[in-house]
Formats: sequence, structure tokens, C-alpha cells
Amino acid sequence: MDSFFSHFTLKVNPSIYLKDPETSKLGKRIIEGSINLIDAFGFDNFTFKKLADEIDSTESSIYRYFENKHKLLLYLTSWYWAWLESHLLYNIINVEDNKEQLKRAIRILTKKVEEDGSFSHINEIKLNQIIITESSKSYMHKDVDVENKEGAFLGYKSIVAKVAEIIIVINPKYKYPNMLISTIIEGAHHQRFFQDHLPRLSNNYKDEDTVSDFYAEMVLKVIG
Amino acid sequence: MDSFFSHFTLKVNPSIYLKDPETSKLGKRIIEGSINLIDAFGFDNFTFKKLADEIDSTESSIYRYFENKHKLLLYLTSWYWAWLESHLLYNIINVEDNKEQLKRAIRILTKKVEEDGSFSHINEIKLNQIIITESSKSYMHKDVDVENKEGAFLGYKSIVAKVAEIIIVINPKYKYPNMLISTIIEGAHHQRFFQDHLPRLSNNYKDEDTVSDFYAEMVLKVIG
DNA sequence: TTGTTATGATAGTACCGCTATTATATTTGC
DNA sequence: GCAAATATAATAGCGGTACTATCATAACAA
Repeated sequence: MDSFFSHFTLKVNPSIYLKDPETSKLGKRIIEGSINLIDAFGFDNFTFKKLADEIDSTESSIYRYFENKHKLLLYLTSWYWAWLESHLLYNIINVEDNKEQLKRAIRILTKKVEEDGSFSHINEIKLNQIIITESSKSYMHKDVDVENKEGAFLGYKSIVAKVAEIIIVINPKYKYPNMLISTIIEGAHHQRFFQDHLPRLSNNYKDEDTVSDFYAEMVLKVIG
Repeated sequence: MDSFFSHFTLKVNPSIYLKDPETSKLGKRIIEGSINLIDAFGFDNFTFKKLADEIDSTESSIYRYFENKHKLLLYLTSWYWAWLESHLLYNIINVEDNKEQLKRAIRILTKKVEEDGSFSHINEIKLNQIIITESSKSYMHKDVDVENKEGAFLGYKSIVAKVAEIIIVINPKYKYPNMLISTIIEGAHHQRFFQDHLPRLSNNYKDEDTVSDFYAEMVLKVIG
């Protein structure tokens, strides 16, 4: 799988950055360093000053890549959705049965990322952790409509649409495919967080991937 | 219903505040003003300085009630869960049938609050809007474990536990009652936000409360 | 009316978010 | 190999945020 993914770079909507971080060494250090810092200390405690110190650069240099730290978070989430969609496609491309396609899709949307892979400067395990705890901050704010118009959430919409399509093939009468998919994506993030920090809001059983099992079961029951 | 709720005050865990805002006029102005400002401009743009100006008081006075703005958000969310649980109990207390209890509970957890009620200084419609867009910020941060130990999330846990109990009565074998309930609570918030701002992540149909219908159907199908 | 408590007024500090300017590398084209 | 173009670094500064501290005054209760 590594060889399949390691020879191209994932596309992120250019409205998100001032200068594409993929095009320079500093850009890659910015992405790598920000993932380390946000994962370690949380997005709220993250500043460009701290990032500059971390990667031995300066605030002003970082500001040439991203307008502000919020745009950087948008970049990380967009990259993540593009990355996840490429995995999704790779995993269902040769599968005939639609139900099997759907099952695999649910697993990919809800599983915890446990192995780092193909992109040298991006640690996908840490990025997945960041998505779980911080991704809702990328759209739950007052500027969401402006950023949405600029295309900041196309990656998220795209993966939701792809899986919703599979549902429609299986059950053309089902009324809420998009709600169902975004519910399990957001739900999986929340449940992983709850299991770590607020366990009474969730249920967990040893030796099971409870989150993934729960949502897989849910989708099949709900679409009938 | 007004008369039922208007004669007592809702309990919020004292670890959240330095001084109980229910015990003074200034305290009530702080709560009322913060709801207005956060609803209008978002929690990220909210500061104690702006609140002080809004209610004709001072930063230092507000700091005597709350350690910081995050604690104030915790207060609002805790109050909301206590308020919602009191509504829940009121609405199912004389209902015999467990399935009917559950249906009513789902409606209460997922519906949009459309009428302001009993507590003079708290606008419940605006508070519901705040919960939809800001409540995840009350726990999705690095201090969640400390605050959890202090009891900051007992209200949320309590309402989840109450509804999970009903599910267990209906289907004692169901493995994931808490996951299911917290999924529909968070899901309903997200879907309401998506329908307003990122509609392609959701589905909506005129003259229906799509969010509520979707989750009501989901719960019944999932628990079998 | 006297003490107690609540609120207001003011000042100050460290950090954040961001802009601007100038200097120094590094890369690219000839 | 050198000049021009571009990228990065260094430094300064400004207005705002998130507090903390102190002192003055208002309200209220014994």
C-alpha cells in the first residue's frame, strides 16, 4: 500500500494557504512541527511563535504560508480527508458487492489510525488524533460560511458524498444518506474521545473495536 | 409548564463557579449578557472585557464569579443539561409505556428549542443555539480530565444515563446504550449546524423536522 | 452606625495575533 | 560564475487578550 500512496501528493484547496507547504522544506517542517505541537498540547495552546521555536524558524516566515493558525488547522483537516478518501477508494475499487463496499467504507471512516505510512513529514497517527479532538473547531465558528464559499470543506463533503452514493445504490429509498454518514464520522470521533476522557458517555469492551463495531452495526440496521 | 419550572433554580456543580451567579443581580446580568454575546458573536470572539461593557460592569467584577471564560461556558452547558433533564423527567413521568418514554426522550434530546420559558434571565432559545455550536468546546480540550474529576460534566452524564436506562428496560441485551444516546445528542447538534452552514453534509426536507425524525428512526431500528 | 461584603475603578504584566521593515541566505537564469 | 530574483530570518512594534493586584466606594446587615 505504501508504494501506491507514496508517489503523489494529496491535493488541498489553494484558498486555504498563502503558499503551498508541499513546495518547500520549510513548508514541510511547518506541517510536521504543527502536527507534533497540536497533538502534544492541543490546538488552543498552539501559537505560531511556539511553532517557529519548535522548527527553528520565525513567526514571519510561517505567516507567509498561512494567514493564521486556523487556516493551518483547515489545511491539516483537508489533507486528512483527501488522504482518507484515497484510502477509501483503494480499498473498495475492486470490490463488486455494494454491501461489502459499504462495510469497508464504514471501517475506514471509523477506525483508529494505528500505523504511520507514506508521507514522510506527516505522521498519520498523530494527525488522526488531532482530527478526533480538534477537527470540529475547523468549522464550528462564525467564519464558516465565508470559508465554505472558498471551498475549505470540499474534502469532507467529497468523502461523505462518495459513501452516501454507495448507500443509495443499496437502498435507493433511504432518505438520509448524508446525515447518516456525517453522523458516523463525527460520532466516531466523539466516541473515541469519550472513551479516553468521559467514559460514562460511551460503552467499551475489551478486545473489541467498540466504536467501529457500533457504527457498522448501526448503518446496516438503519438502511435496512 | 411554566409554573412547574419557574419556582426552583437549577443546580450547577459549584466547582464551576467562584461565586454562584444565581445569588445576585450582577450574577444574573453576567449570565444573561454572556448568552447574548456568545449567541451573537461566537464563543471565540467573546471576552470578559466585552461582557463587562455589555452589562455596564467591569472585568474584575466578572472574575469574582468565574475563573475564566471557559468556566462560564461550562456553567452555561451544565445549566442547560440540568434544564433539559428537568424537561425530560416532566415529559415522561406519567408515561407507562417504555417505548413511548423513549420516543419522547429522543424528541427532547434532538428538537430545536423554539420557545423561551421560565427563567427570566436565561433565554433558552439562544442558549440552545450556543449549545449546538459551542458545547463541544466545553470538553474538547486538554484540561478535560481535571475538570471531569471536579464534576464539571455530571449533568451531561446524568441525562445520558437516564435515557440509557430506558433503552436497557426495552432491550436488556443491547450493548451500546450510552454510545447510542451520546451519538444522537452530539449528532443532532452537528446536523442542525450542518443544515444551516454545510448542507451537503446533511439532508433536509421542507416541513419536516428532519434531524429529529432521523434520530428517532435510528434509535428504534438500532435497538431492535 | 459600624462593620462586612459586593462592586467599581484603575493599573500593570505577559502573551497573543498580526504587520512592517530590513537584512541575509538560497535558488535560478543567463 | 555572477546577477537578479526569491525565500527566509531578524527585529520591532501595535492593539488586544487573559489575567492579577490594589484601592475606593457602594450596599446591606448586625
